[in-house]
Amino acid sequence: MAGKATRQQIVDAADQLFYSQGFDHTSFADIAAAVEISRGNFYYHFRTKDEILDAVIAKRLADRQALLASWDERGGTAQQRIACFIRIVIINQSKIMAWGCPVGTLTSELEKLEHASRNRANEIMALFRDWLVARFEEMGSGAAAQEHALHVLSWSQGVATLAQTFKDEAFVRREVEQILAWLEDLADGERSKDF
Amino acid sequence: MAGKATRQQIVDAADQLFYSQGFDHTSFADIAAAVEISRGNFYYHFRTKDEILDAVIAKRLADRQALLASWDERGGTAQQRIACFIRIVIINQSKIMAWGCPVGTLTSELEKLEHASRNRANEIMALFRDWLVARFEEMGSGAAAQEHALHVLSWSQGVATLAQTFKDEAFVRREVEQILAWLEDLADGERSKDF
DNA sequence: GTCTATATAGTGATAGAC
DNA sequence: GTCTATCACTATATAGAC
Repeated sequence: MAGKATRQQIVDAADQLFYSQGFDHTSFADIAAAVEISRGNFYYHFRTKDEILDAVIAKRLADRQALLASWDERGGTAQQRIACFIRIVIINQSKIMAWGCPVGTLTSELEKLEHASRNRANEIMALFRDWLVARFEEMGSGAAAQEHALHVLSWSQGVATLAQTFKDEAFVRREVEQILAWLEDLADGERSKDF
Repeated sequence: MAGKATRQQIVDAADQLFYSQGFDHTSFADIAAAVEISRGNFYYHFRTKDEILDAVIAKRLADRQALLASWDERGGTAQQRIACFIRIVIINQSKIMAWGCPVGTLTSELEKLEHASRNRANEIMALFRDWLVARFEEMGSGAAAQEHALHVLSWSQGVATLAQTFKDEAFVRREVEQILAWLEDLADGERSKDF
């Protein structure tokens, strides 16, 4: 097995384990077992646990950037692309019900640990925020774009947390319909400004 | 120092530490240091860490029940009492910005750990939900009471998560104003049904 | 009720053989 | 690049003195 492939396998396994078990609760032994390498070999690829965390954060950031870029490249109105973001909670419903939002739960955990990399993890949330701000500006929200972006992002975190607690599919569906209706009304309002 | 007082001190210290550091990351040594007793003495009061968790969950449940009861006893309309719930995110703003929502972050952590007590922790969230359902029914929301209750609860979790990540006071204030306006509109709507 | 001393298992991390 | 063996440390938990 090539070195790069092993390193990638470690990052992928750690990504999944940090999500499902939490960062602090995941041990080297857990990751090593998932990749099927010895703990000793582990340290050839990463010197510390924090280095793995940084690699996982970098991977998550890159993954989300690629996801957002794919929505932008597919074209469509700003409203349609914001709707793509909203529908993540349905597409990833089963994972969210088991482990919550991968972004929100990591930032929350690292904040509590006062971990040195917590600001780097927060950058993933900031990536979503800034992308949403740009989309709302595109929609014509102007100075309110920041407010609307944070509103949608906050909505997604609330839905994820309650979905994880109560595992209520109907709740998630209703909330998606409601925020999509809100978005529709907002888009209508912005368009009517032009007259 | 009386036994009961020591036990209570342990529960109070564990409550705070589980909130600020997380359950898994808090050790007996941490709690013992906070209460200023030896680790050995610790086991006279609690046999396992899980027993302390159960005591903390019971305390949090009782505290919230008392809080909700105090709002009900103070009187006022259902709308005004729901507004009390909404304003928690402002009253507890500094704690929420540091450590998130004590209820949401605990349920999230215990779900990831697949901890045996996770359903007991979820009962605290269910307590808020059921109280909100009763208040929306009182307001005249009928079958939509459950939906409105989960909407407000979800809102609170989203605001708490984003407040912890971005520490943006203006965001919290705006979200509170918006949901209070939504609640006002809803109350107006329910009242007009009577005619 | 409180303490010290200790058992046992798991943690992150290192050294060195292959 | 991968392994085994090992270290220092911390964790939960117990035993027994006071």
